[in-house]
Amino acid sequence: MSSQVTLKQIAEALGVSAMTVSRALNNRDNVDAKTKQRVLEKARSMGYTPNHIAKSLVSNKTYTIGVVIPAISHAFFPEVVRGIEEVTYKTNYQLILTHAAEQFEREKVAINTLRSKRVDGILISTSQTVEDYSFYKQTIDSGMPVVFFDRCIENIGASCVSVNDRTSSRQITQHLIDHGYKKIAYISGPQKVAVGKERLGGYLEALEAHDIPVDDKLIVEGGFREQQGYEAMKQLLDLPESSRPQAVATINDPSAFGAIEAIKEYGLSIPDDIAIVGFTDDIRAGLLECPLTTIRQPAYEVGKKGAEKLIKVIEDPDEPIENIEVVTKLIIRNSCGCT
Amino acid sequence: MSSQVTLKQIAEALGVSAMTVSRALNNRDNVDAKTKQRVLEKARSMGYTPNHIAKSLVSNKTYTIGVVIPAISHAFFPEVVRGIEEVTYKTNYQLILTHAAEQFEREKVAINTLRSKRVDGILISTSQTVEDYSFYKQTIDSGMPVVFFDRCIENIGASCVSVNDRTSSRQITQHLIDHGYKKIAYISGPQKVAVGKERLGGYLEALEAHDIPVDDKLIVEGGFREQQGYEAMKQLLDLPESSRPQAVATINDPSAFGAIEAIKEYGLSIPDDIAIVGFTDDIRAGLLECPLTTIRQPAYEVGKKGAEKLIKVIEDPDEPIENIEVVTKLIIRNSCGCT
DNA sequence: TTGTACGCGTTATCAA
DNA sequence: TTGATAACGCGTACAA
Repeated sequence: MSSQVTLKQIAEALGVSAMTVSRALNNRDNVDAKTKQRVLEKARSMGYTPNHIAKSLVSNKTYTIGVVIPAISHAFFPEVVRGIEEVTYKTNYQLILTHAAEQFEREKVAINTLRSKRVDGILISTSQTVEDYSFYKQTIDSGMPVVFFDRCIENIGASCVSVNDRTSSRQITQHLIDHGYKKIAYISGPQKVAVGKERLGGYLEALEAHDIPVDDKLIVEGGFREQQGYEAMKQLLDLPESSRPQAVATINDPSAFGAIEAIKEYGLSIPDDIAIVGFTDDIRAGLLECPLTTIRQPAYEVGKKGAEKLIKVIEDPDEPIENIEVVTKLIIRNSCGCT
Repeated sequence: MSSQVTLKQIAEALGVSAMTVSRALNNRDNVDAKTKQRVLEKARSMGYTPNHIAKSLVSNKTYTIGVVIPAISHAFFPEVVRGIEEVTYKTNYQLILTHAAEQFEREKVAINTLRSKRVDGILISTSQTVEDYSFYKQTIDSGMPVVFFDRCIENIGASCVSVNDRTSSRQITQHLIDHGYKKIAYISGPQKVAVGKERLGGYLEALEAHDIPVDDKLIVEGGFREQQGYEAMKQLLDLPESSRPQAVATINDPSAFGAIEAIKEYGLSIPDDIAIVGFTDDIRAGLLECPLTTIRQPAYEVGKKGAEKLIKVIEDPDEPIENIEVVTKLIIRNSCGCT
């Protein structure tokens, strides 16, 4: 496209060899001081920009990492990206962002493209529809450094940064139980994704610990998005009055927002008729008419830790595989009716 | 790092030339059907991934665009990025995201790196501290396709996608005037940035149109961030009671959020003691205790239009320079006291 | 101190 | 239909 200046062009303009120009620009010591000066000036006046493509072809190193996220919601992922960006900025890596829109097929395409672009490593948060791990396995086995974050795949030969989902979910359910709720429903995430399974697991553990029988009708598979929370809640509200839940725990805040919409539509009030809690601490959680009790996920921290780990893996092949857990915090507001 | 499979390796394994393998993989018609079949199978079994770096070196094309944003706030920019992503996905471009943290120096480094990586074009929203346009001029003159968005630089030889800042600002100020406010303050953005200047301009135009004298004490330079709105508002509140404003217009919603904090701290109520309006329609705007009247900026649209224009410029050198304006909408809520 | 030859993985071009 | 050669821009290794 734009005719870019090359070492050779500078060399010709100066009547020296390309190598000399290269040495001068890379500040090697085996160049005559005066020659170096002339080269630097000429390079500037000609508007030279080094060609990293050519460098990468030789060095097999791009100083670029790929990031695959399933959604660009308002809440969690931009914050994660900010954390990643902070690290890549400091370490002089660049970041190729891809967005899979929760579709595994898009994710596969994205990962293949990143491989073709020879990124030095990939940070992945899997799309919820993923069914087949062999694709990831191949990618990892090919030698591509990979770190999963938030939505992890364990025991696949790659590190992972997540929050203590199970414990946190148990904790917030426990909080509801402590305040006297017995009929507690759960709007879950997809069970194919680790966080979906873990958080549901935490809910179940809490019930079990208090000998509360599990009622299958009170567990509805929703999803990560508002709309899915809305629909799941409607299912719960359509139950016969006698089996309706007193409280609802949800897979995440957006899902809770949707559920809240549904509750309002049915003319019920929060927390008096139904209590509800989320998981994320979305930026909107505290601003609701009835502020949402939730689990704060340190998104920035997840991004930062993920990027740090990935770069360690890239730069040291002996870096061990780790499951890194970032700790959450229970944020008590009004929606649980416990204040 | 990971030993990647090359055309040559496949060729050797098959006893053909690298060229034949290349042709087969690129689905050229001058390859024997059976040979093609053998190549495709071998490539798959060996786990071949094409090397775009090498391709780019030859073709001088990376199918990658750079995006430079000044902030990863919760509100505006992630939405813009979503719009950009939608376009790049459809057109098979990748997106390198860089974040300048409102610092011109970081922005320069980012742009230079993007140039070195030979991206096909760059989308830029300038950092507020920018003082010297010659750097942009050089970049554009070097032949690099550039499109500015949101925070534009006009008459520099590049297209620009923004909202009708001046008109919108005039409109929302007008709205305050129509409802009887006379002493209207303005918390501005930096005047070095186009949006800062344009929005202040709109405010001034509205006053002038109604023969309301401009009171310099009521115009405070704040900034795009919450903290800066907070501090600017404190200045206004510290004015002698007689000259305190009845209403405040702000450069953007985050700035308004900060100002609202300050108003609360002074024990005043919105909109009864002081009315306030924003600009953005941040996701939080409607959720505030007193929902914020504001201008809705279609962020997704800005990103989409910007990316579309950039790709047009990349693919057709004759694509004309345009200033594209995306239209906003006045969203009336309670904070203006007009309902 | 400076220059030449070569290779990184790919494709365009020309020859067989 | 297939293959050999050169080129993209750069840096390593060696020679002058």
